[in-house]
Amino acid sequence: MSPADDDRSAAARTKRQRLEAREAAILAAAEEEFSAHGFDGARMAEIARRAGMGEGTLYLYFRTKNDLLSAVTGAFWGRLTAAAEAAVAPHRGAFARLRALACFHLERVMADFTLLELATRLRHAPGYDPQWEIEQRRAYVAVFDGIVQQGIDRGEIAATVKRWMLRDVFYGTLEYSARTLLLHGRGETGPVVDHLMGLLAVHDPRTGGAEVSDGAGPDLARIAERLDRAVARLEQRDAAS
Amino acid sequence: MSPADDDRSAAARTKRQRLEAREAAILAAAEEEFSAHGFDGARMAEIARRAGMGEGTLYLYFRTKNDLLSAVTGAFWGRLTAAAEAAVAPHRGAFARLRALACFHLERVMADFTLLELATRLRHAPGYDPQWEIEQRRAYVAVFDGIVQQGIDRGEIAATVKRWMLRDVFYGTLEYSARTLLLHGRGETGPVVDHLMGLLAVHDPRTGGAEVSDGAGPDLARIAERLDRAVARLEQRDAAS
DNA sequence: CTCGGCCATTGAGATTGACTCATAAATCCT
DNA sequence: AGGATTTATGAGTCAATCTCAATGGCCGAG
Repeated sequence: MSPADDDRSAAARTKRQRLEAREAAILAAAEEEFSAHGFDGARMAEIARRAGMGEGTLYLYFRTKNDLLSAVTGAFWGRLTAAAEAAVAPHRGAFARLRALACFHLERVMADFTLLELATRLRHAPGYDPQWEIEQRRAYVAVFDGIVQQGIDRGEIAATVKRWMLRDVFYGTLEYSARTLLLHGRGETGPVVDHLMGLLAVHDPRTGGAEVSDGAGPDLARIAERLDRAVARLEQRDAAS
Repeated sequence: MSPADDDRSAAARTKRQRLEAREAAILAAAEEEFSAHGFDGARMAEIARRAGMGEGTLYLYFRTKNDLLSAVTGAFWGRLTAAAEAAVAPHRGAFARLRALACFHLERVMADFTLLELATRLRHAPGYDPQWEIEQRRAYVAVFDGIVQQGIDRGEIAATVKRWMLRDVFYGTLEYSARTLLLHGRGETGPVVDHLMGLLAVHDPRTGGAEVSDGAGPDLARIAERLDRAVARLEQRDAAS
């Protein structure tokens, strides 16, 4: 590369950095305002003020208020994905990882519930494309899919069911549970995760299914499983603090 | 009752009927308009035109556009409740009834998906009270609760889990499944219901589940419980600090 | 039948808030 | 330095909800 090229790219980079810093400022301001007042309650003028710029400038970065919300939630899913991967990484085995993911998801969904609910608003926007929502969450859902696929490959999960059915049980249950927990004074998340994992254990070829219930008491394998679950919870806790 | 009373109540009744007919006309018009164009796309002026009255009149019956949507969804839940009870009635046994309810719910949710999604919008409204949403759906959810309660009373369902956890699994899974099915070319609902019922069968004391088998076991069960209790103590200790 | 009080109805306008655009400022390149 | 180009601004436009003073019609009393 010639010096001229370097200069130009350097200039471009700093320029780009300025713009990106501005964009980040808008996103931060918007997230605050949206979280504080909801979508209808949020005022573009207030977001501009918080971000330290004129109202018109917002529209150079985001075409509409909906686009702005879309960007905010997209950034949120991005952060969530990175954190989920980190939460899952230290665990071995499909069920331990799924449990870790369930814990993580439930906690985070509850922590940022208003923001997540806000995301559903985009579905009512005039020119809404379902594909866009999928795209935004693709990376996040891939964490779940990866775990399940690996579990199937290693024979820890029976491949008798479509993956998307497991996904719907997993995320559907957790979202509804989050709402319930928030509504009724924020009870413990542990029992919910235990229950969900208990249900999904049906797909574990080793312990699950009707065949196992043929009378044998709690065997060592099951106790080991419970130990794994307990340790997973503790590790999750440590990682969080 | 005196003739005067009769006259007055008769007058009041016809008057009331007029008002209620008017209200019903508004609700019908609003449901059409909301379904056709979404909430933001719906115009109060257009709803008034469809209902055959001036725009200002709408506001004599519903204080705001949000209130109007709220009334529309409330009416929808009412109709759904009646239909659900009818769908469940011919079946005997908790699991057969739950299966019927699952089928019914999934089909109807898919049929009126846009309207149901619209209901979530109310959560972002300025003066939203979660209790109101609960109240609207109480009768509908009571159908599920009634079946489960009866199942527990008759020993068809193990009472080892909180009812609300089952509820969240049931409705959470079905809502997510509905979305998935609608997105991917409206596949069969049967397999989804089968899968869900397969999971819930864990709580059937007759076909078995992990929780049920702890009767015959030796000390292993007790050891497992002691482990769980110890972990619970540790977790509480962590939470306190 | 007619008159008067009362309530429902109306739609033009007040209000609000997202979005635009002519103008100004800043930055870049030679 | 100075013109060219990109970026910023906020007063103004527009569209939609909601209000209210004025209107219309129903019903009982005289």
